[in-house]
Amino acid sequence: MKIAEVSQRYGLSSDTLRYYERIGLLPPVNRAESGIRDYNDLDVRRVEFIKCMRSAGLPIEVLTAYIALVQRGDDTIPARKAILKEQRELLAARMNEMQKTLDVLDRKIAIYENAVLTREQDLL
Amino acid sequence: MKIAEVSQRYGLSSDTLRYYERIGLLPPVNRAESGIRDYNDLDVRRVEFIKCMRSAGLPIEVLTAYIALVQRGDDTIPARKAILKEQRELLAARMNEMQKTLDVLDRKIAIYENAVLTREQDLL
DNA sequence: GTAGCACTTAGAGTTTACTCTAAGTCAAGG
DNA sequence: CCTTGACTTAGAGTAAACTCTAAGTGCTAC
Repeated sequence: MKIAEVSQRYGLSSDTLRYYERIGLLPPVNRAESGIRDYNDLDVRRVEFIKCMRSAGLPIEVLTAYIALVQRGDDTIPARKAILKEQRELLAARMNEMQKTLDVLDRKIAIYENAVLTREQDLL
Repeated sequence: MKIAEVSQRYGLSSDTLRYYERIGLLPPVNRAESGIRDYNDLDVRRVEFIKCMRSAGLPIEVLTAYIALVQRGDDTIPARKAILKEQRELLAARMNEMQKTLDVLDRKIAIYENAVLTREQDLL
């Protein structure tokens, strides 16, 4: 699977995919003999995981550390679990903040709906 | 109310408060005769609004445009409503993404809980 | 076999949102 | 009065995550 296909499938630019690999977030991707990237199943699953985590705002640094632990084997399972648990709590906290903001927005929009109605009545 | 108090009350640094004012996100704040900022009630309410919206990731550019519209009077109510509605939808979409990621994290954590248990049993 | 498009790298540039620095002014306590 | 700590400005610097550029290589279609 070439980079353009992975790019399209996960909505990450080819530049971004190469960038992730260059900085060590995505471990070295499989290559064809010519040197062109040919993402295998494991590569693609990693991209999918990264895409998912990044879309929720988890920092590249944390994900890099996590994936490095996965590569180091089963001894690192407690450390990995700790990372995921921490990130899970941070994410839940961010969502909580966002829910409050969503509520504020909904209240303000409702007020504007009324204001617009009032204005419309004024204009008639 | 001086800048340090506003800073503490809303968890924004004094630098950030001055920055918001400098770039035109926060309209010019009330000043004491000496030139020192003395946030009045309206200033503080604006800070609270900005803090709330920023904490959910709404871009400064959008908030600046919105607050400028508020300053321009009631004629801008439909435009303001449109901004808030759009941002509300974008925020809801981000939260949706995050919920999916949260679910993935929870599944992975559950798997690790089992793995850790298994390892513990292995070690006994 | 050559045009043209996708691929490669290294490295520079961009965006967003701060955050810090330097040099100076103000206000309260001793 | 003078020190000390909070305040002021303009402008430079930083962090995170891309995104673009240039120069070159590989694959496919005519």
